[in-house]
Amino acid sequence: LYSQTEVQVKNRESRLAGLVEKLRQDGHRITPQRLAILKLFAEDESHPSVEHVYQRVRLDYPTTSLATVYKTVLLLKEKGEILELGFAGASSRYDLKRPGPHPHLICVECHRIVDLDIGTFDDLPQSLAREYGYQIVNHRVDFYGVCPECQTRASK
Amino acid sequence: LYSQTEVQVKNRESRLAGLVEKLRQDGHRITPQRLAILKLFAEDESHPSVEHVYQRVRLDYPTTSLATVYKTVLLLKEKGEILELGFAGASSRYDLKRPGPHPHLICVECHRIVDLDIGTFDDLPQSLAREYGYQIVNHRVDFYGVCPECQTRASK
DNA sequence: TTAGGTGCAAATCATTTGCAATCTC
DNA sequence: GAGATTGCAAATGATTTGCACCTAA
Repeated sequence: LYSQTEVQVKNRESRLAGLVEKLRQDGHRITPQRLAILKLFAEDESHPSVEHVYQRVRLDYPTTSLATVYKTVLLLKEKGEILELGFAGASSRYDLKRPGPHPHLICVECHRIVDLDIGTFDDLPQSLAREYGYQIVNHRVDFYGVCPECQTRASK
Repeated sequence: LYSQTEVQVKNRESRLAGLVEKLRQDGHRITPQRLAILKLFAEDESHPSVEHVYQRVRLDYPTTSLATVYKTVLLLKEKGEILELGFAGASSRYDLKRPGPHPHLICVECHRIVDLDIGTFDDLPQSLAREYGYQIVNHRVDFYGVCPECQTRASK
């Protein structure tokens, strides 16, 4: 049996390892920068932005450029291996851990994003498909609100 | 009794009239440009972008600038009178007719956006609020797929 | 060896802003 | 007439691109 932490580490490692293997198979090269970027995404629960990941990669690989992070994200998007959450007038946020659609809870104050553990909407799309004649490929469900911490902060 | 078309015209007019009155009350001025922009938004079912509205206002008011359309949209956002749908790497789309959150069906090919007439998710947010301690103010539900027309086009 | 990848700087795209001239109320 | 609005052009911010150099396989 594994502790919760051990399970998380295991999942994280297999996600990273699997991704690296898949990229290699597709003829891509695993450079130190790219590996560092993938590792950060794989470890980060916070749905980070490109800028955020860039700042952290720099700590280990100071010469890494922002363009490289963007190019890596583009590659991951093309492979369907990362979920992008786009917003009006703000940078996109990414989820490498769960690339499939799932609902999010987004704080309108601090912009924290957390996954929502409620049943997925996967059956709903199929009934829609029939009704409207659309071939559904994806969906997005976000709830916007003020997180507990920001509520406390605001009431001071 | 009214025909469906008459009802639509009525709703459209009252939406526009109500909006104009509200803006006046809040000390804003109704310039010809602004009125034309509001009218286009009020008549447009397609969730238009700023650029799209701009192109159409130009037909009647050729000197109208893109900046003015953006400023009008900003004003409407501040008043909570327009719904903004933001996307990664594309311009936002707007809904003046139904400023409250409601689900959309979005074609990934032609980017057409249609309202989805299914029951709202208004009760779900409240249960989430309790569970996570968030104060929900808004939500977004999008389904992405290929619309019937684009499916036909693709299969040719 | 040789594609593929990197990093810089410049380009692009959507959106915002500063400000003088111009209107609405 | 006062203050809000307009339109231009320049600024901003996120993301992409071109290209000479580098490096993983």
